Amino acid sequence: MKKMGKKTKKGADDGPSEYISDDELVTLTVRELNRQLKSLPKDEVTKLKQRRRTLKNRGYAASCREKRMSQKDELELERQTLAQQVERLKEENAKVHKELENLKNKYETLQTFANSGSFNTIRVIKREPQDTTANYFN
Amino acid sequence: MKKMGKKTKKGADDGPSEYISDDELVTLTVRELNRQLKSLPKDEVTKLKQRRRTLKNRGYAASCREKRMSQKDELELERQTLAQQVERLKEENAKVHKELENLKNKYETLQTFANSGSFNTIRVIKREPQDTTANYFN
DNA sequence: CTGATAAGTAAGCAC
DNA sequence: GTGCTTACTTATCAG
Repeated sequence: MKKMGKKTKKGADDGPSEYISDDELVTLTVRELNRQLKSLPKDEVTKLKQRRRTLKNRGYAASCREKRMSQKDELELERQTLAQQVERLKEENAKVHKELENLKNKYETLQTFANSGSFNTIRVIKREPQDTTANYFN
Repeated sequence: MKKMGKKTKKGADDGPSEYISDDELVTLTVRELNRQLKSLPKDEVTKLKQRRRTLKNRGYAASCREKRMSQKDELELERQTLAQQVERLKEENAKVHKELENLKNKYETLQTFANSGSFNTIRVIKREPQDTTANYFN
């Protein structure tokens, strides 16, 4: 749905208004435009103003679409960031839960040991190098 | 940019094609449409076919917009869900960290108590070099 | 041809 | 009047 550079319909000469390019037409302020249009017939001016409005609308539509797309991109990025964060937190959570579980076991073992009165008779005669205390209580 | 119910331009009578409603026109299959159009002049049929295409396109555009909106809604919902999940996980995490900290303290207290000799007859007869008393309970 | 989508046009709203 | 948004139209492209 492209615009034609100039006119193609009606006659060969629709008047001086046709000499203003799209770019000029949208760029100029109304005030500046009016200065250049003072001498033109009223209906020419009206047509030109309408063309200006249409050109402006074209730009507005474009920026509207652009905005829509960047908002969508932003949302997707945000979603991705949050998903990663959830991932990390779940891992962290699992890790800490496991730590907690391990410590609970150790604690209970120590506690049971203590309550059993075994501290009165414990004897460690000899162990192999890879033996660790953990083995005794885990 | 609304459609007029019927025609307003040209003449009062553009032919029988004008008696087919938009709804019929888009609903009928090409085959069914052709049956009803057999007797019409060729250019009438062409215009009708074009009107059908335009009406179809109107529907396509509408579903395109709808799709765009539901995708956006979906994204936003997903983002919200993830944000809540992050929230919950952070709380859970803080809770577990705190539990772990508390238990560590309790454990150390008990350990210290044990090592202090309060359980009074513990003996370690022989150990490997890296072994320390602490190792028994860490 | 049918359906989908990008760009452009017009209408309506808000400032 | 300006800018934005929506519905619609047109041009195009894929299947």
